[in-house]
Amino acid sequence: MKTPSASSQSTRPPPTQNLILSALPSTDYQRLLPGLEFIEMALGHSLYESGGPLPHVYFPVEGIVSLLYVTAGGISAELAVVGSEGMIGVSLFMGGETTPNRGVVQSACKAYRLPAETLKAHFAEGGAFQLTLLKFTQALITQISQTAVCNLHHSVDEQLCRWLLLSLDRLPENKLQMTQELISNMLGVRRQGVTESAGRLEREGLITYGRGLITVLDRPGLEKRACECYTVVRRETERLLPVPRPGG
Amino acid sequence: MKTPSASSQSTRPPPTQNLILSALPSTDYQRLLPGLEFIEMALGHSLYESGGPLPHVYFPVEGIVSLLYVTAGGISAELAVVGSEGMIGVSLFMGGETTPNRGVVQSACKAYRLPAETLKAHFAEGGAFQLTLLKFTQALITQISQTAVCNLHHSVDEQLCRWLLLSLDRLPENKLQMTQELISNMLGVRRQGVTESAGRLEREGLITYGRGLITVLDRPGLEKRACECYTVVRRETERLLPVPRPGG
DNA sequence: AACTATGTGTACGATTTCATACACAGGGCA
DNA sequence: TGCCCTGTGTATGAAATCGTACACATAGTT
Repeated sequence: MKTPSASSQSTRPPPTQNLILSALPSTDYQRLLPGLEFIEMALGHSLYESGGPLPHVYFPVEGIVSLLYVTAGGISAELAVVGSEGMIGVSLFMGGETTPNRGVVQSACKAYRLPAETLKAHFAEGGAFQLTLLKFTQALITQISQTAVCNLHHSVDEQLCRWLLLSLDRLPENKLQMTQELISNMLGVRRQGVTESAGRLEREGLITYGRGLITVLDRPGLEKRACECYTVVRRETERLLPVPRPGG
Repeated sequence: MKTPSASSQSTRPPPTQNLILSALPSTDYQRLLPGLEFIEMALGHSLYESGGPLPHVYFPVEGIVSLLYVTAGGISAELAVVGSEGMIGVSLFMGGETTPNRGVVQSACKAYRLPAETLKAHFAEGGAFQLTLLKFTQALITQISQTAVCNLHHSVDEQLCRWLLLSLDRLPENKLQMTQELISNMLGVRRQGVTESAGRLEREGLITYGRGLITVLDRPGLEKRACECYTVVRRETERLLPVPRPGG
């Protein structure tokens, strides 16, 4: 009876929980609806592999998906995170069909998915759907760009703060279930680097840490401690996809 | 009378020198032609500023434009480079109207530019023009992503090789007019770091260096010395925009 | 020929991150 | 209770890069 996440065991949020789908005019939305398939995915689940096919695009309504790049040497780096504000699989309508990175579930994710062909057909009609998808793609470009800058100029401490905030924005609580090992893979640094940074943040009273569960105690403090990258990405995303987000 | 670049003083390459324009069906191209305005831009010229308006999009036919990000602290980093294979100003048709980075001429550039409204009108019609622009945008995303990974995991030596090769692909000769100071701004490292790397490459017989002029002696050697990032970006660009490029 | 601005080479300690190693702590299981 | 696995904390020296400083070379100017 003490299942930790029993509350969300069988909940199925409506597709409108996704920002892109909710932004559609009613007629567009109704036409899309029959093609949407609900799916739940656990941590670590891969939505697509580097260079592989994308049979579906995903519109998350809960949880987080990371866009990861894996180098030839097997080292990884996170390019961006996507939650209910976006979609996974932009390269389909961008005409590339595939893309050289991976989409991996970072936090238990519920999503609606749409067959590739259905998406492309709707996209080709132009209109609001196309415009929204393109705007989201630009927000994604901004996030990837900011990641590039952050990787180059900012300390692990700052990057960790940025990462925590980006994740927090996409989760209902102030808790993240995530080991330091996994975070280190996302940030592309050593596990010890994350341990040391997390320890500093804990000593500063910003977070508490315990066996794969991070609790954020002082969110404003975290924002002060983070680099500008977080704010830039957030502002640009809100500018491009301005919507009354309850959890915003 | 000894103007260094007198040879290209008044040459005006046709718009078809640009890969995107050349890929258009004849009818589309003919309709676009009246709106195209030829323009020459010197090193350092800024096509647009971070967050500023984009009155035109640019289709280079010669030279290189860098997409730069400038942090709040004034430090810069290059996100991508664009030559005659692409265009500058994707955020216009992506629906964002503006973008938080700068477009700066890295190597004397000749381009055709198109008013923003004309571009958006043509884009909205869909068809080959839209598809090509989107594919180029995806190639750009790949390049930015790869920059993010490269910044994170690869040495200055490797990054310098990658950067030289990316530039070389967009220039007619095996020479680059570029000071170490400028390169360091692009790569986001100290000027001394570039000096040391360039010195190593010179000792290995890959390049020669002299007061703002780099000559590449051993291109295959440079490719071996570079990280995988160069090849990934190049292959993906060629996959998305497959065209008989003379200078390819 | 002297001067100056620009571009390049070199040096130094400080800082950050890396690689490797190992100790400890909590939870599940026999 | 004892064991093992996972997750976390800590230590150490190596490597890369940084910040600062300065010397030198070349091209153009006076």
